[in-house]
Amino acid sequence: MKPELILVIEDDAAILFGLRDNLQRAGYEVRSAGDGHQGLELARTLRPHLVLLDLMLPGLSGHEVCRRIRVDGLEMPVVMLTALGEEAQVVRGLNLGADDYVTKPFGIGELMARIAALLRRHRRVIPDVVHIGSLEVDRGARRVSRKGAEIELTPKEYGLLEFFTRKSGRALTREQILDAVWGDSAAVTDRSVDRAVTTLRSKIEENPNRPSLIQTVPQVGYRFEG
Amino acid sequence: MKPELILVIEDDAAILFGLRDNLQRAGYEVRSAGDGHQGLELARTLRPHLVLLDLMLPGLSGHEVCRRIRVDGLEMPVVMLTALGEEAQVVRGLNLGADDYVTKPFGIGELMARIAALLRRHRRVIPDVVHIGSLEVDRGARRVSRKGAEIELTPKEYGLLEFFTRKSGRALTREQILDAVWGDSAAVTDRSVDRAVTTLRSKIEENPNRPSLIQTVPQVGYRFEG
DNA sequence: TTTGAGCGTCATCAGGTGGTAACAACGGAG
DNA sequence: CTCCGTTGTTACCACCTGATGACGCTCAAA
Repeated sequence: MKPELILVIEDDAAILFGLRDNLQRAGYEVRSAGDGHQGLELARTLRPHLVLLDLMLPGLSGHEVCRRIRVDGLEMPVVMLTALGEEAQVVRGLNLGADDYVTKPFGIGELMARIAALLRRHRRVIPDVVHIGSLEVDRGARRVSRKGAEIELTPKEYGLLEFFTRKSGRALTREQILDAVWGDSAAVTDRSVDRAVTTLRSKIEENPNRPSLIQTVPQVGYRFEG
Repeated sequence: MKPELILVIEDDAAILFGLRDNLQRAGYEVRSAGDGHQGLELARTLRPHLVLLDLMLPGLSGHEVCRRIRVDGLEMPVVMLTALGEEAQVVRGLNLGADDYVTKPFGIGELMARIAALLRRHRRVIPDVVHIGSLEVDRGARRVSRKGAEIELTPKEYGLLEFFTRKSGRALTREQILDAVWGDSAAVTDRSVDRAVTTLRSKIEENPNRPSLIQTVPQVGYRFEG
């Protein structure tokens, strides 16, 4: 069997070395990055089976890396490494799509057990192309079409639609949507979500006046019908 | 807020008390057992959404409880509570089907975060849908239907129904209902509860004149029959 | 520098929501 | 049987929410 590839994004060289050593000893293939930007880039190009992600990073924060990984439609498990006392951060990270976290200093045995468990659990396959009615969303190609005709979406529109496809069938609050699609950078009103939904509807709904794909959930937010 | 049921299997009364307190404060419903046999029995009958399981138990060991839960085909997440230095046991536990573990003494915040994460992840697979007679309430999608036909509820009506499903079988005062559904913000008469109940009945009762789901409790308030 | 796309904000508007009030129905006490 | 407090029901309408067009800011490309 081909060894599983793990990407470690960690700026502390000592910790990185220890991790690499242990992971390789356990039979994994390891790649690493020392800052957020490089890490995100490698996650995109290497498509590792799992990402070990330090929260405190130069460049992009761990949160931002995690969010962008999900925005890009990458579905591998993400384990966050946090220092003691960063518990509040952890909850946010889990909301952004992280699967687990480990608090430094950690026992290497514990970490290895968690990694093994996540990889085992994750061996279900997630399709790259999603069909909703006559709509086709190709996450790999980042392309949307209906009956063969491509629909041009702006980056934000696509990000929103991609998020919807991942949470399809569930009622989503505007806050959840903002957090996942806009990220922490933006100081943005939740009216912006409304606006983005309107324009997205105008492009992907057969009849934008009576939306069938994106339902409004009054007082809450929206629900995508998968 | 979610009405999820958590089963705690723990023989140390002090720890049990603390867990129960914190879990309830976080909005979970809690049941507990003091030994392995009783715990397994409750897991089978109550079908909780998540099990907190001490490793060292009188009667059946935690490992054995975990194994038998999986043998019975129960799929809820299991979190093991282990003492320091039981790391070797942990790997065994994970192999037996546990989803996570926490080492005592643990930070309560960390434990709560893990629990929340597991429940969230698990909901993806198994939607939390409640059936009451022919009525179906999908809390994730925020949707209500009977025999496949969707029932359109206004936000307030849905909130009221959702609250009822969480407190089903108990008589609720109008004040309790106002508190939970309207929140402290609103300066509202308790006649508003009556009115909301009436409209809700007209939508979800088979025969609104002889309500079977929402019973009036004279001088007190209402009771939802689950 | 110009230009244009993307996107966040604002103002406006339509429609829905839900609180109040007013009255009817009910039921228990005396 | 009558009275009175409680609950059911309906009508009304003030207020809020979400949809949408317009505007302007920013950034990158030409």
